[in-house]
Amino acid sequence: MTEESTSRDAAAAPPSGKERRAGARPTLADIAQAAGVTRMTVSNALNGRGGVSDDMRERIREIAREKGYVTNWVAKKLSDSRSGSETGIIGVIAEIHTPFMGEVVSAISGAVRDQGRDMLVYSLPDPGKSFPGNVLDLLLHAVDGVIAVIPRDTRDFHMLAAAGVPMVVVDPLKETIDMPSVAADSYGGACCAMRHLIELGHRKIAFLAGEARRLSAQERLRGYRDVLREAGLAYRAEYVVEAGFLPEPARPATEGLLALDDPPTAIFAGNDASALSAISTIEQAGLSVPEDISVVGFDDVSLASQARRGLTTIRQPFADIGAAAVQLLLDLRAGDPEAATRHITLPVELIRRETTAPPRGDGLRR
Amino acid sequence: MTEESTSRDAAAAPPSGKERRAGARPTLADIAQAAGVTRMTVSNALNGRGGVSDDMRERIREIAREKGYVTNWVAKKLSDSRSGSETGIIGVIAEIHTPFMGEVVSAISGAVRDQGRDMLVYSLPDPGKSFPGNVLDLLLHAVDGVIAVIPRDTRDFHMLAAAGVPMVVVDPLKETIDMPSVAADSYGGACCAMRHLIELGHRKIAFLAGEARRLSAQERLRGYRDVLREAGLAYRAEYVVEAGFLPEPARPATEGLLALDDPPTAIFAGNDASALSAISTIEQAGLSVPEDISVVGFDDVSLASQARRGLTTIRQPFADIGAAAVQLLLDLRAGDPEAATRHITLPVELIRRETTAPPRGDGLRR
DNA sequence: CTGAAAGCGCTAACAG
DNA sequence: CTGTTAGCGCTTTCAG
Repeated sequence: MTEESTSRDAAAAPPSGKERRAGARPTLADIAQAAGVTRMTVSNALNGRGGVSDDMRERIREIAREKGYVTNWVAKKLSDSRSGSETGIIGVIAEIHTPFMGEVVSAISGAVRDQGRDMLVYSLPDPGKSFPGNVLDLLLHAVDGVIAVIPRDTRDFHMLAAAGVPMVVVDPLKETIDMPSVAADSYGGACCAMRHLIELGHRKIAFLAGEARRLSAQERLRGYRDVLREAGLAYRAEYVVEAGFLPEPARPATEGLLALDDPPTAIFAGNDASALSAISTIEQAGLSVPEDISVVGFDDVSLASQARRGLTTIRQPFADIGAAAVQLLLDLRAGDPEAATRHITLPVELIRRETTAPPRGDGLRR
Repeated sequence: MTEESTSRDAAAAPPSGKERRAGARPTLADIAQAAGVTRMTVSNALNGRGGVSDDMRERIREIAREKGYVTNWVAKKLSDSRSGSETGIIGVIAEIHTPFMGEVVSAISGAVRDQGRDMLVYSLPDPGKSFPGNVLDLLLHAVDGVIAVIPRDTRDFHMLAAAGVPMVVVDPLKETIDMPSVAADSYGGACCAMRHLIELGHRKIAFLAGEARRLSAQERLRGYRDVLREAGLAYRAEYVVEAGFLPEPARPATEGLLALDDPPTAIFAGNDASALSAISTIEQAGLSVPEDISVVGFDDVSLASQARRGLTTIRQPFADIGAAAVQLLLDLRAGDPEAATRHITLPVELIRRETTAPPRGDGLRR
């Protein structure tokens, strides 16, 4: 009897009998049985692997379709682990809700797609908390590599790298200089922004400093100081205030600047978010930009050009950053020995728009 | 000769010998061997499953740590498939780069975390293209369910649902009304915005229509028309222009409105992105908001309050939307029969800020 | 061109 | 408390 039901897959008991528990997805075996062949044949047919006659393949495909078969990704991956094949998916760790990150993630998305891969984004949990284990494990086993955009917790981050996951960092932190990275030329951009302001005639230039952990923030500060010195201008501690690359802290920071006995005639903001916030603060104080105070940002997020007054800023080559990060990751994965210590810096560009002008009443260089 | 090199893995080269190929991650067996116990014991020890003496457990943990053991997520998942346990990971499909989506995704992120789960975001590829197979499969097998925020291609989307993946839609499309969904009360919000304008004395109100596929866009238009009627105002076709919920198309749309023989005194924009763009366009035309023209948005994305002139808008309860979506997904997964047809609509709220005022020279209702 | 055997790394279910 | 036996669903040998 049992024999029969096994050998016999032809006509009988379909309404119930042999079916798997409800909700279970059909497996290779199910459709093989229905087609009257082995699982291997089905596998070969479905994956276009050859060794199957054309009509058989067509027939199998048809059955698979109507049964709603989808290959079990997990099983496939486990099986493939022997031959070490790729999944075609790249993991991205980022905080997607800030404008800068958004631009970077979009760029990576495009680059990944150009390479015929795909990506999954993991948005970090609260600062200080480490990754939940399951996501970490998933990342460890389900993706070909990870691109991290400003990780909060570098511990897990190093852990991933130690476990052998190819990994590249965009806009690195102090703690991640030991990993391959991609970043825009923050120092060069800062110098460029500062020289622009100085050429316009500004002598009193403030700086809205960014998140200190980020190398880019440090580099921009360095550029600020160096150009000041190069122009023979003194560094004034009261002109450098923390704004953490965020709009909220930029507001009181700017107010503090305006309240100074000798307020600046220009502000170089560490990034666009703080620049936009600074402008809004200045205007609320009854002054205008750029007539009373010039402002330069950094990043050129899409918002910068959409603002009522186009923001003069330093453009980050987002598309190039994304492409470089993906390429670096692929090289790394391919075993390129030199890739592991590669740090790519991409050139930036000054975009002059409407928030910078010569300081008030300054016809001539004094 | 060749023979020799083949056979010769025996004694000679063995700085190592028994070790697995370099780069391979240690498995349960490896650490079991090192500890002199069985794989099961290690598994039990590492997963705190009981049945292991305390010092043995400690010893095993130590060995695992130094060997850099991490549990193979894929293998675990495959094994678990029998008992149908959860992964604790929720998939989110969205286009993360628009402000609205960003807010929604952030909100979902928070809600997911409150539930002790985590999420992975898949950002959609180009319109019209279907999901790449591997991501689809991954989603199918690696997550407990999927929350979709405005899918582009609903075909794959339905496919996922058909394959038995619990799924909820945020801000649904016409094509997805058959799936459980969560949305803000667009109709109510639109009515609210319109009444606000009318109470202020406006009689000539234009509408920047949103992306037509989205139910929310249709509902806002319906609210616009209904309130017009309710106030005894005529519907004027030239006052309703397409802006697709995006900043770029909103610009020419607004210019068209300003160029009308009888331009509106107020604009109700389908969302904040188009509202902000409209304001910028109006100001560039030498007019001012709200003195010459009032503008109301919809969404209350964080940008709305940061604008130089705070945007009057309809606030979406993002946090509630995220929480509701996650809860609905969990209910669905838990098998709640009624959840499959649940459509949740959340109340919205008018936020009066600085972009609305009575129309110029309108002291009295004429 | 198709079938049988073995195994990827892990865990549930019973033995000892 | 520890060890053994099976098997998740798929793929890579290697025969037929």
